[in-house]
Amino acid sequence: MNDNLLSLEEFLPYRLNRLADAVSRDFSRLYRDRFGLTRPEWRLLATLGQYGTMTATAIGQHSAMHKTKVSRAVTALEERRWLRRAPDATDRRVEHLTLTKAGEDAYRELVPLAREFEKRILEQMRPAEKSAIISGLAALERAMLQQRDHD
Amino acid sequence: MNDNLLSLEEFLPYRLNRLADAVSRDFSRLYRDRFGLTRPEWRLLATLGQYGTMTATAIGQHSAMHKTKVSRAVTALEERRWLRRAPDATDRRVEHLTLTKAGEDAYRELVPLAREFEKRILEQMRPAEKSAIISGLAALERAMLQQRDHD
DNA sequence: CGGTATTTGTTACATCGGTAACAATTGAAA
DNA sequence: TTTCAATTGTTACCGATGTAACAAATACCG
Repeated sequence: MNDNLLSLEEFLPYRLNRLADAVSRDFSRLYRDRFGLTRPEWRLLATLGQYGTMTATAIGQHSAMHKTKVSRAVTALEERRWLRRAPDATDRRVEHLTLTKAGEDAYRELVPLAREFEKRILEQMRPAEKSAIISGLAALERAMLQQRDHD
Repeated sequence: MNDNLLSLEEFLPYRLNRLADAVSRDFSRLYRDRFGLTRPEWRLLATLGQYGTMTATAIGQHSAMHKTKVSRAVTALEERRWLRRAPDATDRRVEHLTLTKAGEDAYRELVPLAREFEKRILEQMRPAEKSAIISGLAALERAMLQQRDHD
């Protein structure tokens, strides 16, 4: 319509942020109410739950968290006795992080809640809409990666 | 695959957040480098630029910002002389916010940058992928609204 | 080797953000 | 009216977060 104005409702960064905020806010209630976890702590738990053992740097790269967030989340989960640090055999800067039994228990309790949360949202959508959002996000993820590369 | 594990790469809240973070971080460089604006301040500017005059509450609802964020952004833009407050004729709690000339100038300078930013991302995608993300986000927005309603 | 650069992770500092409390005003109910 | 509830917007407080500086260890390069 008007070239002088920007329609926020159609502007991709705005739409993405609004949605991510809303979804994240709803979802965070699950792990916050049940365990008092913060979002970085939940991400750390979910990443270690899925992958077993990882280093802090690897977790940061994989889950797109700043290293200070990772560091603080590691400290927090360690104090809960939900993860333990193991030294690397050859590189003494590195620590390999693994969930303890208690951490795995919490993870196992949260996974079905996460699944159900996602299911409740997707249930509101028709099959074609579901495919659209799933493949659309994948395409956008690729686009953002290419964007970065050619800088 | 494994029912005991959650695949973060396919988990909707996680994908949304990762993407929104990446997009928002790149985009924020535009208004941060040029004007030193924060994200709430940019949103306030963009909302008033598009809609003309609004109250703080209306801005918060429309742009999904907490009222304290709006309040602080209003103070910041007012100190820059980018917006002015006008009293309501009948309700003395309410203030109508409008961009000043300087605020409109900044808005007009930022709109093309925002458009170009979005264009650069969408250029990396094929037409079918663009439609997928655009309609997929719309469907997800609807789904989230319905979600809220039946709580 | 020796010296510099890079990597890994932590922490001090400043800023940002939400919760809750608040003052001022308006609405609603009796 | 009078009183209590709800709305609008601001602010104090505290927790969360990124930047930058840092120590320790390792990699690289002459």
